[in-house]
Amino acid sequence: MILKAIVRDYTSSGVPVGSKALAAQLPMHVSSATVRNEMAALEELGLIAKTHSSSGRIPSVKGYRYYVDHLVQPDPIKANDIDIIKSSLEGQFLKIDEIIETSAKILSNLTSYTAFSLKPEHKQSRLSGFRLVPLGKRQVMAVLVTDNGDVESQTFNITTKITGDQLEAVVRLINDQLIGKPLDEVLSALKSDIPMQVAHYLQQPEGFLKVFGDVLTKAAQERFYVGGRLNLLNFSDNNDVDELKSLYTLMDHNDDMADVLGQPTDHIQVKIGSEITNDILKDYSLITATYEAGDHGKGVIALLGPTRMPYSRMIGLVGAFRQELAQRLIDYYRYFDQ
Amino acid sequence: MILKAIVRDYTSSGVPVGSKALAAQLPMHVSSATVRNEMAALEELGLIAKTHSSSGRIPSVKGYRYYVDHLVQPDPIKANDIDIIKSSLEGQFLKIDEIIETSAKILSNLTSYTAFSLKPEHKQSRLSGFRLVPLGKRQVMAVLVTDNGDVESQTFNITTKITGDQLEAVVRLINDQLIGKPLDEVLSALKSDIPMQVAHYLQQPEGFLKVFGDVLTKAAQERFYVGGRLNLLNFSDNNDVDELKSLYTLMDHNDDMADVLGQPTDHIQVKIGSEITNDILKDYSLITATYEAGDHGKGVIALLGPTRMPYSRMIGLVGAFRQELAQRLIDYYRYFDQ
DNA sequence: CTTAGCACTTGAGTAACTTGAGTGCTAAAA
DNA sequence: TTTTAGCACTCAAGTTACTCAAGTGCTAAG
Repeated sequence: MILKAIVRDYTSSGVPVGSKALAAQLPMHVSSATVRNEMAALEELGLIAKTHSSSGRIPSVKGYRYYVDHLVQPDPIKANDIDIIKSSLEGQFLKIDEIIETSAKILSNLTSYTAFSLKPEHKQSRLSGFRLVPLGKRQVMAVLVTDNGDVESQTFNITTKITGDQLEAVVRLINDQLIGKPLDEVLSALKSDIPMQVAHYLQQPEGFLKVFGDVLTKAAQERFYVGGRLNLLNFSDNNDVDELKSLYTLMDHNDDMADVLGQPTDHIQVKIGSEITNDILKDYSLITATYEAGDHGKGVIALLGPTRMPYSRMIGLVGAFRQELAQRLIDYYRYFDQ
Repeated sequence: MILKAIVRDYTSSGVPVGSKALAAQLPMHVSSATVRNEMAALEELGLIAKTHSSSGRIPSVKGYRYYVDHLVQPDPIKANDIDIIKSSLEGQFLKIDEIIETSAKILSNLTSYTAFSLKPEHKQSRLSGFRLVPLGKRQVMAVLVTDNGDVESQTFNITTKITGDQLEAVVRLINDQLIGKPLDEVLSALKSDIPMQVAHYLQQPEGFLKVFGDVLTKAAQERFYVGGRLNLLNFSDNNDVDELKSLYTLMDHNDDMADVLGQPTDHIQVKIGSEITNDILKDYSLITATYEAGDHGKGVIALLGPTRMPYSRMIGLVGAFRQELAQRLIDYYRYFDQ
């Protein structure tokens, strides 16, 4: 009970909690001396710590851990919040990416923290189509489609030396040989035998190969969205500019961030401080949750905040959000899959 | 001479400059008392100011203005810097946007400030083509091309109720009526008579109209790139989180930023502190320069830094950069226009 | 096992003092 | 008339000393 009260108090006030205030707040009547004795025991166990020899106590990482694992009760979500979620997710989205991107935004707005969202994926993407769309005299758009429905495109200019026939031959070559293959195989093919074959049709295949490589890399990347980047400024000790820079840089590296978020699990996962694999985040906490989009696989939403975040509220919020999002996606797929 | 020395000193050290240090540094031999007399005169003119009654002097906005208008000599660019610029611009860019985007990055890296770049534009964009490219069973990509060569695209899902014929009819409708019109006219047509006409072909035209509106808006927007956003953390008094937030928000509003940058002029323009129209930037300085890309119009590059930036170095740098960029673009167009 | 009492610790805030860089002004020197 | 030495004065910034309140641990009594 005392640990729970300390966590609750400290996460809401940010000030170390002392025995007297704590005693006044506990449901039964005890004196501050009693509380002090118990606190000494909790400290012995490594669950709480002092900031200096005569200060009140704050939870340690281990203390938060115990709290999250055994004591926390997710707050029921506020009616107001659920309204915001529902109405933000409601609009007419024509792309699933918009829903996912919006999710990160809502979550960061509701919490004033930074939120991440990953779209559902049920298997490794495979190439399902590649085309070159002529746009004007010398402009061409390369479009790549995966079997997950992801689309990547890029425009580029061509020199006059390439004819439409040549382009079509190249497209056919790619599609004949590579459709249905996982993107990483396509990528390695691009580095081995494809260049030689393309060279049959194009005198200077470098430009085309670069574009193809670019869209391929973009499509193969973990794609996720970040909402409320700027909220980092609220809860980070904003004195350390270098730390902020590394944080922002980290968020721009999709693959590193995907590592941080880790494998999707079924329950809501809380990683606290040094438990996070990436050192840059050692003073933060991360709440990740999986959402299921029917048989379209699992996606991930996550919340990054200070170690001393109000876990009960946040866990309740993420839990509710995940359900709303899952429901919304099932509706979406029902509409477009029918 | 004294004003010049004050500006030079203060911009490099950040500390108000006193009479003694100044006297030691001037080319002729004068005592500190003489310098003090002159400084009192400069203060009378409003060119310099004290931070407190017994402090050294710092330039006022008016002082910087005079310095920039009459005294500054652009530093010759360092051989090393010019190498960096040349090599960064060299690579094989297949899209002009990449060159422009890279420009902002180089400029911010070289200066540790925040840089902006606007692509060259010689007239208002007009619609030169619109298409719908079917990608899979229910996925369609909308592509819009302007006569400036800008391309905007967006994928969306359709319900089964729309046939290929219908889509083609809609595309023909758009192209027949709107090609060659300036984008703002297209946009207003989209809000007036287009919906009714599209309704002839589609039962539920809302989805399509939204997508068309979206790509149109994106294409009509001033497009510019920002490099070194994070550098703001270096030179802003990073204590004020709210100020930083407004700055970042401003940079995400293309139209507001376009206002700030102002109309392209022929020379390098320096706006200091309160001279900048936008209040959020009243403690910063902005160096803007136009570059010419042959007969493809003029573009703008800009540099945002603290009021106390080393103007001579920055002006020299921006000047050199603008020339390199212009040259690079002329080469680019020569290659693809031929 | 709980609690009152008490000596002790510490960060945070405040006031007093010192230091040094700088100023303006005056009167003498150039 | 301009320059300079000299000097009293100002102020920010740093240091030291002191107070205060919140908190602790420990002991002995309930």
